[in-house]
Amino acid sequence: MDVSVKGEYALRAVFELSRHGTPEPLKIARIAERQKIPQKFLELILAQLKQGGYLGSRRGADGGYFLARPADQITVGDILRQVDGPFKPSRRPFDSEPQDSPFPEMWDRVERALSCVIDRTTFDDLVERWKQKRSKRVLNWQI
Amino acid sequence: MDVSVKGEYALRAVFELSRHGTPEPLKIARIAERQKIPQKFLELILAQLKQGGYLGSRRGADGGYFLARPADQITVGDILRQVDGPFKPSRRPFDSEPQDSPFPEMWDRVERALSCVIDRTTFDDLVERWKQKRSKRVLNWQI
DNA sequence: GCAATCTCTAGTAAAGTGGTAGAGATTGGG
DNA sequence: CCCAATCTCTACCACTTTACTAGAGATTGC
Repeated sequence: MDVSVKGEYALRAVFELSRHGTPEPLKIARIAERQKIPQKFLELILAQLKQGGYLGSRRGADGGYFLARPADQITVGDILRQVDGPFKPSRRPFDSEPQDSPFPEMWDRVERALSCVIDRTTFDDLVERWKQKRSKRVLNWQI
Repeated sequence: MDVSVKGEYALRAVFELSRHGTPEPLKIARIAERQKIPQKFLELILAQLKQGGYLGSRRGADGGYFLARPADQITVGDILRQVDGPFKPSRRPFDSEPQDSPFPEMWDRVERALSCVIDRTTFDDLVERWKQKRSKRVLNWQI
């Protein structure tokens, strides 16, 4: 019941691309460096995200990755499901479980509660919150 | 981001004990049979739940396991955390993550959303819901 | 053409998952 | 007091997943 390191890397990479803002591609090496992610591992993750339609890329000199759609149309849930597979709190209905089990209903509640957060948080939201936090810090620092 | 089979087994076992109701111990073999759980695996799980203070046991003929406290004082979250370890959506703060990351806050939201379900659902609730579902089914069946 | 970049296929060590095996400790009943 | 039924404890194991690493190949910009 946790998120894989791969999932976190994916989130951080997409956040980095969202923060970047411009349609200019960002190099894998740059993302890896800024987010402290092993580069060769990140390559696989980014390819998978491109495969899912969330990112685009360009090869060659001045190549790199970029968002395939606006940051307010990519959610945390999208990315997590793309790299870690569909979120399934239980193989439901559990094959060997008696038909009148109280668990499927509970797993539905869990899934809905989770969805309320991860499927409604876009990378645009994350960048906004990050900007606010940073500006507050700078403010305090100047006083 | 899913629940282990072990976690589900643990939930089903505690549900079985809660449904049983009486302070009479229930044998491992009986729980295994009724919930279709491999017996030797279940033994380990029950020992772990006893270790956590959720169950008690008695050896010998007429031995078995029983709830160590009332079913309305054991939550789904208790059991899941006991067998699957503490729920950690992220090693927070991520060591190599820049200090002003937007993720810790989001993981907090996730954790709170999840907690609203699993830490507020007691096994008494589950038994109640199960009884209601069953009575409805019987009603339909008689019409 | 050449250097910088993404892309594709493989491999791999370590940990986690989902069990199984078997001997030992306790208890209740006769 | 002995025996059978039960929990308990330690060990083992096959398989999968995780978190990477390696290296050659395909594109692109200059």
